[in-house]
Amino acid sequence: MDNLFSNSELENLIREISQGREMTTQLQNHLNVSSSSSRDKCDYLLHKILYSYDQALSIIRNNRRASDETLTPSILMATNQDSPQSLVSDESDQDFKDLASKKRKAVAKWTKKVKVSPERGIEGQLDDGFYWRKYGQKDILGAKHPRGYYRCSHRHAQGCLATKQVQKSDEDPITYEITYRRKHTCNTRVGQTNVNNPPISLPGPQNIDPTPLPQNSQEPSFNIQTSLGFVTQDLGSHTENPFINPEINNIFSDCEDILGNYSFNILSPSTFGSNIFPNPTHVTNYDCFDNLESQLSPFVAGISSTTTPPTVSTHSSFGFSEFGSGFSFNNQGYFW
DNA sequence: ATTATTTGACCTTT
DNA sequence: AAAGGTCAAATAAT
Repeated sequence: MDNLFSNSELENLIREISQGREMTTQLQNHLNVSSSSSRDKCDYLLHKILYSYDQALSIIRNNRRASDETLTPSILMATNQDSPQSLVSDESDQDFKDLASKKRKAVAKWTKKVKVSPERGIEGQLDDGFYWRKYGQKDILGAKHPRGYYRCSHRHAQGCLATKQVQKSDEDPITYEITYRRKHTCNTRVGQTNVNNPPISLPGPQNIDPTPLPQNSQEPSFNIQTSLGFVTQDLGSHTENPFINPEINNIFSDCEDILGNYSFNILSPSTFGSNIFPNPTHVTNYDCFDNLESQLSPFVAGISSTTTPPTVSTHSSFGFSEFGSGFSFNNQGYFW
């Protein structure tokens, strides 16, 4: 398993993020003694910041353990603190067997856990910036809560095959496990450029257990929580995708989902940003994409040779303007 | 009227 | 065979 980072680099990375997290905690404690009208907002942001740090650390730790067992105890201690909403890889051996045997069509799959604060409205916190349409719900054996099935609302309009499953955690009623399959090939994403996106209604009252609560929030652009994604597997064969540009687009979209938001919005650019993300070749080498790497490399090579690398600003989505030209965010088209 | 969700049936995978 | 995943008609929401 090739790492983009050396052991020492990884340790430094972990140390930096840990320090950032610690300082954020201190800030939080400091804010506890003062009171202002923006207190709630600060708490909210801090919650998300800490959450993002936890996810980043979890990703790196996971990586590190998978590729190298020489992690020093001190680093583990420093990063293994309470992370109740830590991301957990749900890689299954079966999935790898499938990949090896080619019995089943390989489909990209990755899971993230979202911990919500009920008082803030869970739908907003579960928002991942995409439009989803529910197409099913199933009781799952051994699970307390049903699993909701969603597909991209632009399935027909744009041929986007992305789907996700949302399931309330058995143990923790405010944690939701969201499993994504396939990349979005649509270019419509909530809150990227249009703050007037119409909200999509939430599941109706018939939904006794409100497990799946996807859709929009009022704060879609500050979507730190989407950074908590962790690639647990990607068996995707991208070759059947009829969309060329969107395919590349989604590579960056995924990168953004997994790392982009925290690296741009949270981590100091002087510390991390410029070293980690702006160069797309780094993205493909990042260990979160272990299973993607071979498939993404050709595309990235194409990008490097034929287009200008995406310019990344602090809040912009990754290279969206590069591939989404001509699409109007004001025109949603029809959903299906 | 149109669009989204619910839910049992049906299909696929294990 | 059974569990997971999707379809689609019925229903609800707007």
